[in-house]
Amino acid sequence: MKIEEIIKATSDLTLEKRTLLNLMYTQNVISDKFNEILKPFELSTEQFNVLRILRGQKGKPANMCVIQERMIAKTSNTTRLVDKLLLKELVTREVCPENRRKMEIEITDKGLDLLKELDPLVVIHEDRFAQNLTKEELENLNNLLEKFRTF
Amino acid sequence: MKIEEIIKATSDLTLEKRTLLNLMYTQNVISDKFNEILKPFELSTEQFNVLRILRGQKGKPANMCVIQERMIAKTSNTTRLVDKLLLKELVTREVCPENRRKMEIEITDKGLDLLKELDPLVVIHEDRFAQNLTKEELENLNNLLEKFRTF
DNA sequence: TTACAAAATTTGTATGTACAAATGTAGTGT
DNA sequence: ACACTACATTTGTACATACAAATTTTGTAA
Repeated sequence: MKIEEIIKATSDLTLEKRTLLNLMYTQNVISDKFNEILKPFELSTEQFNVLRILRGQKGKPANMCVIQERMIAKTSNTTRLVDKLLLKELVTREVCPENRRKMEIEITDKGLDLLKELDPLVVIHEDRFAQNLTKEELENLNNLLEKFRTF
Repeated sequence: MKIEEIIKATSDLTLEKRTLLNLMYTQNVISDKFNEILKPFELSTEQFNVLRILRGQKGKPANMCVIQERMIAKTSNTTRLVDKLLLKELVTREVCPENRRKMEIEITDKGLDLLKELDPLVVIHEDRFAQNLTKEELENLNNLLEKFRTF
């Protein structure tokens, strides 16, 4: 479906406007689908991202700064995100002994199990969008996106 | 900057994952920039979208359903968005005389003036991202995005 | 050691978003 | 008229987000 039909555009769009809208809308479709996956697990996208960052640390605890800089959407509110994960016992939080300003956040076994359950669903999600494009088209899309956002 | 550096990936990403992340991140850069533009005007992106939809009506009032279906991100909360615009006197809201379930929302002159002020800034915003790509590349990007989100 | 600035995180406040339930209105069949 | 269903919008609640101000700890220079 063309973007013009989706937003029921009354007048013609410039190529520039079209591209921007297309990008915004596509991202929207993707997040919606992803939220559907997470919903039964009662996780928000951002909570999921934090868990994945923590797993990526491979045992090494992460402090708030580290988590924040690895998130795609820089929320200023890592504290409250971690609070929610703590309540669900998916992470632990302790004061860093070397620098008491810092917090050490670590994923628990319960958190790791949850991610393991989600892993195959995430792969399906990723592949689903990519399946209509060839490898070349995907590479191309990546390059164009990178070029687009850099100015 | 490559997406791997941005999210400081520890391991290699599949092409599928890369593309998805690239898309999410690019959209994020765009919204951030757009919010910067709107900030001095004390408008949120969604408030701005509603105003533009109303202007697109060219005098014909829009009811809540119409507004909702034209928004890119379907917020369930058009009511509260319109509330905020009402407070700023950028729109009017009246009960539809033919069908008292419906509301007629219309943009005010103050709202139109605000949009007029914003128009050139919005064009600059759109062009800024497009400037590094040729017309062909932009067309290509549009096609790839459309293909990507359809499955 | 004291004072001060910087770093890391937390809190407050306003706003935005998702989803379900509630409200008010219209239309339809009996 | 009455009950019933669908429609259009609003409200409640929990959570997410943006941004600024506050808090705690550290490092450093007088």
